[in-house]
Amino acid sequence: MWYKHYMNETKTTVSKSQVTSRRLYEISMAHFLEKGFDQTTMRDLAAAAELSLGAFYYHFPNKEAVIQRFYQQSFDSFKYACDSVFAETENIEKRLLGVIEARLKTFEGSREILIVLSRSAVDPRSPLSPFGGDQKEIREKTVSIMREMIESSDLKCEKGLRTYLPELFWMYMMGMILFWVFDESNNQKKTRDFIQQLTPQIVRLIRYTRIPLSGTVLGPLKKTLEMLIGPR
Amino acid sequence: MWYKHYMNETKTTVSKSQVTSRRLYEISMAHFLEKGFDQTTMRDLAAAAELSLGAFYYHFPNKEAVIQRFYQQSFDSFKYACDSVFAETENIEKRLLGVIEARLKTFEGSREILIVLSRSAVDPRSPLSPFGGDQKEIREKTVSIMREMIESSDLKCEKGLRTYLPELFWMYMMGMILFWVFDESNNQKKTRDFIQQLTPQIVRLIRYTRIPLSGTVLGPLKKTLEMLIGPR
DNA sequence: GTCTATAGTGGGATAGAC
DNA sequence: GTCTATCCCACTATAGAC
Repeated sequence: MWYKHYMNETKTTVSKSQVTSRRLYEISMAHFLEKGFDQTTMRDLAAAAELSLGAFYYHFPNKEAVIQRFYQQSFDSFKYACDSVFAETENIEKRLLGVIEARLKTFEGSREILIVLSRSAVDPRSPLSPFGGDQKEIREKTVSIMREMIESSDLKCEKGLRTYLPELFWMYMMGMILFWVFDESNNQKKTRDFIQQLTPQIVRLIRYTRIPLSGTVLGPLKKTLEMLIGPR
Repeated sequence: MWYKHYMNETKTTVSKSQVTSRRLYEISMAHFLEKGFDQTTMRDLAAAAELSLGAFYYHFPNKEAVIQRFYQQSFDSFKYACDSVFAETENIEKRLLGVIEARLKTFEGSREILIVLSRSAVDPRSPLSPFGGDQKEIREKTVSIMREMIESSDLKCEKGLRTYLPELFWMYMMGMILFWVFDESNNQKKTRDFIQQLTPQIVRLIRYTRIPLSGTVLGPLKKTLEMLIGPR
């Protein structure tokens, strides 16, 4: 049974299930943010949605699935935000800063959710591992965003290194997210400051690689990168 | 009630509780390694120890507490191994390699345990967070080991940077442990190779800082380190 | 295809008697 | 220190209403 639904101008078909699961998702997130993930029971959520427990499980196979959806959606808004960053400037430093800021913004106010997310993400067997399961796709898309960011930018650097940069920037961003998760300072200000400080230095180092002299450092480095990321 | 217990030469007093909890620990670890952490139930463990469930909880407040003990013990043997590394050579590169190898060796054969450990460690509120709870002490001790490693070594580098190295090496080691957790290659060979490759380069870069010219890079870097680690 | 109602399992954790 | 009994909750199963 399908319900035709018209939303301003754009014609979209939305199943009843999609409507309900969206409702459940929103109610769940509200509860998680208020009471905490562990403190919220599936019965709480079902009751709040005035739905039976079984029906809730019909829409979400388990509690974590709800925050998987959050991760999905946060990625979508991140991707969207990147587009405007790229439209704004070709400067690689500003772009990289903008992209990381955009990513953290998608997590703002949901730090506990992200902690739960990271908890599973460090487990290589979990579906939330950036290398293994459902999240692999997001990782690849994020690397692609980094690639796009670099290609259309003003960045000039040693050619060989350049091919590794998308993955390297992805790792850098992941590191900053981890830093943010641990950052207990007010509104994670420490993380923001740190990123502002560190990013220009990284970019500067990368630009330095154009100087031929840098070959002594660059040679072994490239072999290391190959081990880390894979051959190019 | 105390039980006097004599062990070859050295007189030691051991409470009944200590004996039991040690027994429980060993039985538990055996089960974890065989069946996996999540697959092993507290009831399994209690039954294997021929103890009631409640009695088990008297000795360990929860399932994770058992692997906390593993972490404690693994640290002790790590510390011991470091002493012989330091006795062997003053060369900083060999020392750093030796220390990290020693650390990974303490985790060998218990990768799943370490995954569970990391899972909790990324949660800043968990007692297993390296910054917050019980593990804070181990982090500080590990940083001290790094400090000892540097001070009695042949490493010469820029003075200011030197004060940050203990924490930096600790982070480096933690990173390599995380890499190892994710490394699905045979016996985590990839991690080993990567460390062998990367470590000499890092040491080389650090040595370069003696060259006065390097000030342009070093100036901002030190400010960044201060934000990362704290003022010196 | 969506949901209710209900019953049940398994397992982490706890209370309180002994 | 150890026990028994119990709680709570994630999750499953199923039968059937609409």
